[in-house]
Amino acid sequence: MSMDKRFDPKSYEGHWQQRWAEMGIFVCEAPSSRPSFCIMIPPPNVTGKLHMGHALQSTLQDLLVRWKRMQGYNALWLPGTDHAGIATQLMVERQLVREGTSRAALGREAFLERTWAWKKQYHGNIRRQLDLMGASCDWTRERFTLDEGLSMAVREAFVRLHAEGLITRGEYIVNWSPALGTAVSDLEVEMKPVRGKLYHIAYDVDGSGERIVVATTRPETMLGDTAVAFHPDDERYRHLIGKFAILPLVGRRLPFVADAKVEKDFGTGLVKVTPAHDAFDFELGRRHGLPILGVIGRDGKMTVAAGAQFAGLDREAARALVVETLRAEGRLVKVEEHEHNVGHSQRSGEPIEPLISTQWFCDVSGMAARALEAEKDGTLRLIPESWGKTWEHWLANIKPWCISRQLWWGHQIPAWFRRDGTFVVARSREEAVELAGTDELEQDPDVLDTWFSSALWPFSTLGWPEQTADLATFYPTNVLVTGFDILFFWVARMVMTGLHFTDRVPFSTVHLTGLVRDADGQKMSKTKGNVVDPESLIEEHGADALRFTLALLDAPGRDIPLDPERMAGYRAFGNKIWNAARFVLEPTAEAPAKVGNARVQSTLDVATLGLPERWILSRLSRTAAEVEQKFTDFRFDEACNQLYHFFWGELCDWYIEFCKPVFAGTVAEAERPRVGEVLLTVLDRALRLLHPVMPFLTEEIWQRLPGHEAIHPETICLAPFPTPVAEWESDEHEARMASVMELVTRVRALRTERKISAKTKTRLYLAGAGPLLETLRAQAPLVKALCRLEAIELGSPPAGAVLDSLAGVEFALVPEAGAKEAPAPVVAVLDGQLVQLRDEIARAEARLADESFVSKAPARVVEGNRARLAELRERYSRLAAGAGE
RNA sequence: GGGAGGUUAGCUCAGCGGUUAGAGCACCUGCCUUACACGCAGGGGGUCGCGGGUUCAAAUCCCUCACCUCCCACCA
Repeated sequence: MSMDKRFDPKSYEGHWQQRWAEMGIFVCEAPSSRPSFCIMIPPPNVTGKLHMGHALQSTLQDLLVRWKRMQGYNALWLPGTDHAGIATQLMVERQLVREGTSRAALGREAFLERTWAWKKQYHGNIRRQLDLMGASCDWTRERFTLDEGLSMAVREAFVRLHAEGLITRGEYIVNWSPALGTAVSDLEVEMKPVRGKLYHIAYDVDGSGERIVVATTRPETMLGDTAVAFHPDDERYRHLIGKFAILPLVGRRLPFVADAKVEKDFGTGLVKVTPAHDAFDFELGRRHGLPILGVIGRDGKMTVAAGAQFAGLDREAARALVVETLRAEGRLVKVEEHEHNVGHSQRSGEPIEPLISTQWFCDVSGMAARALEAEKDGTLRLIPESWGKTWEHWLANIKPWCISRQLWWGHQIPAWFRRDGTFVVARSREEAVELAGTDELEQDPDVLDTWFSSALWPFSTLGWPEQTADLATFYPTNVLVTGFDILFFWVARMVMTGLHFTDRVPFSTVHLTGLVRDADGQKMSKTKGNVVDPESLIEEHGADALRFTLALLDAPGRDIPLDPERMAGYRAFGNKIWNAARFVLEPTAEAPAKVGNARVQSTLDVATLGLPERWILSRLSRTAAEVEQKFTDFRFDEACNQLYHFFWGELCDWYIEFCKPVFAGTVAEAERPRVGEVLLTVLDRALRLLHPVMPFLTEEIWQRLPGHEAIHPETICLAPFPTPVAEWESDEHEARMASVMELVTRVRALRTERKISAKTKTRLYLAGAGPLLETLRAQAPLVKALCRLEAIELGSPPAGAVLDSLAGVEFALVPEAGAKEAPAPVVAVLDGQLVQLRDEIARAEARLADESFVSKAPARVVEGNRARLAELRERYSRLAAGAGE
């Protein structure tokens, strides 16, 4: 099976995804004798499209799962989707509007049918895109937040929380989104600075000639005012206690109340109090037992309670009319420009209207305390750790969670109302009828916040509340990979419900990723038009390149600037791997492959191997150790860097070059035995190390390695993840080889500096003494090949040769006599080097002359400096001698 | 108002107490050396935001300041 010269990821990626699915290798067992490892996918919107954030998170999740699977774990990556209440409902509603109809016209039942049809139509998209990414999900366990099992879990959770008194129904001030027609939670409100006005309005004090001035940014709410407040210590207003203000336009008498939450220094120090339309005023009103008077309706328009003059007007129009009327009455004292924060609906963008409404609330304070504790005592680990403070602060100040939504698409609240307005909470209608003692019941029309069902995701997907084998096997899960933007929306709530219902944290580690930004560090957004679609990147460069790029850029606590050029660079890495494999496996005239009849070895006795073989095996073992450690530490960026450097910088740049003279017969087989086996073994293990990041390419090549079946009969996905081999590691061999490589680099540099063309036949003279010279003598044929030399001579060079030195070895380059290009003495280059060397020598001398350094620094460091100084001096004298010629 | 993070090569970022600060891309020079031009070899480029301090030694630890991101927060 020869390899195509062209590196084309598309030619094999789809094929392997299909093959893996057919093999069923990602399907997990429960129960299992193997240790389990489990990751739950953060369920994407069922009708959505995967964006770069998903691509990043999927890459990291898949990397972890593939790694653990190769380590022999029963590794489950459970896929699924979210019904995404508001988002999906809005999409369907928009479609209806285009068809000239509406949600209201259809009615609840027909609308839900439409939405389910919509869901069915788009559902396959997510799987298709995850398949493109190479995701190794167990699709037999796929879940959807609205499927029967999860719905049962949702009802169970609701019933239990209600029984415990943690879920209650009540009238409270909520964040109302007039455009969406539903209440939303605090988290769904986004504060945005708005340039508004601060209106100063004069009120009369009843029964005295006194006039007071209140300041407000929302004059239209005055129609619902029920008090005027000031700070208890405010000398200016103390005398007003017991008195009443007359509300302009309305004439209502408003009591004065003193409250410590009022800021003395803002405005006039007097606050108009509208308990029905401001959270601050609502709380204040509660403390003082003030009446609540709603004047703005759910549609954002003024109600009849606002008075005949204003009823029916939009909020903005009412404001204008109120201001106009006040001005006409001479009560508008002053209008100032004023920038302040206004809550906006995250989903629809319009200003939130705080208003009183009957909703379901979940008291999460107890669960929050446990979630906070879990993070503090290390049961739950956040990565990066810096999120700990944010976590603690949010949970310590948590408020009741408004869990009901006035929508249709979602889990309908399992509460049934009797005719008299009382209700029962139950798991089903049957249970409700039994509890209520009547079948004249109507279920609460509202649905639950989408995040309520997502909060149960880690265990509801495994069958909870049933004690299933899956739950016993995979729960608690191990790692959660998600974006920090849903830390509160989702992560915190999963931890809370997990602790509450299962007494366990649902996952021990949360890896929070940054945001994927564009090449210029800008947030990707549709309006900016800089959104990069993962599918198009896969189309262009392949999934492996995308995965490698994302994993490599995932530095903790940082956003990820995705530069297509950089990604092209990692595609080139794939090309490099492809071609390295081609070199190794290329058929020759005599053999089926360059490596002859060699096969991948599962163990290798290194004792009889040559120096380059010892070197690469030692480097391989250390890379394996490093990669394993970095994966364990969630440093995918460093692991990938390591792999990149090993494969390209060591295996390709050096070791393959070391092999060429052997294959060419320039170096005797006897001196470098079993090169083919070593090369294949290194390639096999390197591919296995890379597999979690680049699954397709590694499988495609690995399948072609002679002898791979002995590692695993079917697939690299199940082949063991390489572990370090202590017997292969050798500082001594690494050091010896490193100095040979250093010499090769120096010789090449000299050649370039002296402009000795590659075609000019050149001799290298080596003289001196020491271990390096011995090594070089042994490796002479190799050095000759790597430096493209005509010959290597031992002994003093003829006069006039180019001289340098390294570790006790003097070396000189001598171009063939009569060569076309004379060795142009590049004086400038040499001078520059000499100056640099002199500076370095001076610095080293100064350091060593410093007594405190010599006495206080560790001996190791001092020794290192001494050795370096000696080396620098030697080099300097050689170069200076050369320059003097 | 609280909190987190950032400021290192032209760009995007690693490094976070030890000798000569790295990578990818970009740039310069020379090469199609039969695995790879998605390449090879060699090279240029940084007073590590400013100012102090601790230390034999500071991008690295501490403090001040400046500028940039982001999160949380009931000054109407």
